[in-house]
Amino acid sequence: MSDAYYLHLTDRLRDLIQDPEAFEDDRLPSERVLAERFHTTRVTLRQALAQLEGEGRIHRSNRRGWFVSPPRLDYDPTRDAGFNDYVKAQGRRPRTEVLLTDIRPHRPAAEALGLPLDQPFHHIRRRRFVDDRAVLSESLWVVPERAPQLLEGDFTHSLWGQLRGRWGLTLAHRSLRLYSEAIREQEAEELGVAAGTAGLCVRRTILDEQRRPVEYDEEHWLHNALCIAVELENSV
Amino acid sequence: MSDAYYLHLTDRLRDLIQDPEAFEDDRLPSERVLAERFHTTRVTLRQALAQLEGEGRIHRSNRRGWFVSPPRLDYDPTRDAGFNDYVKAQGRRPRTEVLLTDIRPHRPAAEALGLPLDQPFHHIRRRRFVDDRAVLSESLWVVPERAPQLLEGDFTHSLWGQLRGRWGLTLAHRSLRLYSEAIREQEAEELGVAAGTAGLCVRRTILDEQRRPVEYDEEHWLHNALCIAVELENSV
DNA sequence: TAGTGGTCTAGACCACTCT
DNA sequence: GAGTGGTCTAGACCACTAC
Repeated sequence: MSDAYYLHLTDRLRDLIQDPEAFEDDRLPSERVLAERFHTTRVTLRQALAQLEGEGRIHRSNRRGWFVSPPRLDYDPTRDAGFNDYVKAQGRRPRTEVLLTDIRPHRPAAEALGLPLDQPFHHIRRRRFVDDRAVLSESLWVVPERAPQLLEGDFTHSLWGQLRGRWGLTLAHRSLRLYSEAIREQEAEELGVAAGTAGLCVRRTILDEQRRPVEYDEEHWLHNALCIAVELENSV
Repeated sequence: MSDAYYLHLTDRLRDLIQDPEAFEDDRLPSERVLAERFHTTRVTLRQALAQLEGEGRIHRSNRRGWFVSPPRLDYDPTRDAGFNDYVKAQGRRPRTEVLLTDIRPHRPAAEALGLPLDQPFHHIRRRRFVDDRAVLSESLWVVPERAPQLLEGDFTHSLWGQLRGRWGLTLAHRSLRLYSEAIREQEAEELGVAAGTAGLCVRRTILDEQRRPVEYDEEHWLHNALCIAVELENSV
């Protein structure tokens, strides 16, 4: 159908990328070098790079350059395997940074959990890395009554694990919403990418066995960093 | 942080779009007209449009123009509500076109279902519309032993419903994989968009109660057409 | 300070859609 | 045939990173 030169370029770059020995550090040569090598302009070359970025094969770190993307991480948002656990289980290196903890109301959380809009929450914001690449920025809002003294804990590990272990909560009713998005300024900065980069947003609302509101969270992932994988038994 | 002109343009266009009376047909003025109106070039203007496209606010129909995108469709891939049903339930108008039915082996289906690579499947390919916009291209591969004479049926309606109703199958074990992608040539053509457009791919593998392979399918959605919404009870 | 990607200009021609 | 988006050229300057 289309024989645009940038699509041809895309194919050739894709081949290049698939050779694991092609570049050091998984870093691509600069746009100017590539443009010259392929006898075209930076604009056209960048169209090809953008295409590969959409395919999830390469990504950029703001103004540092283009890099070959590692395989996607498998992630099951319906389970609480704990980020550190499932990243390690896939042979990757996890890291978590807690950016902020405080207590404050949050309208979307209140709405999702069916609480008054001025309801204060325990709020935790963190950034998570796979092999030293920041791939996820997330915020969690926990109903204080369900987990008093929560904020005195350590949040570099699984929150759900703590809710179960320290407060005996069962996270019985889970509602998930998941959609593609353009990453906003704040999250983009935290992830070291340009605002508007393609992302995947996962929002969860959790109630316990008595349908009491427990937690609401929002995850912003780099779109090419993950593959959502869910296993379900019975009940259609 | 950034005060690029195209981001300012993005803001102004976003405002314009949010006025439901701004354009007829939800169609934006042409790129040349907009570029002139905002005293810039088409290149810069297109950056702003691409931004809004990433946000899911507008979309293009190949060479026809830019359009304001309708709200996303809520979709639960773990259930078989039937496309027609859940689209109607959200006040939208569904339509399904069957593009192809045949019998043939398919390697990804065979691998996912744990069958020999030369295993033939009943194959159905269809395209689905919401309010006359093609939003989904999908292929389904069904194990013939589970549903003989399947291909004599009508596929403009729910396949899972038929598997349950006509063959008494329970779709007990469902494995889902879900990731962002760039839409490939064939699907792009079927959806009337440019190859490389952002998409969301949903792949499902279904076994029955005795863990016998039943079905494998692949859905390619326009990324801004849907919001995955899943409700889960118990068992973490 | 050199090099990178990010942004932008002012054009051009082409393939396709619409009527 | 007129108008649309799709592709492309050949430059330029800027903000930021890495050294």
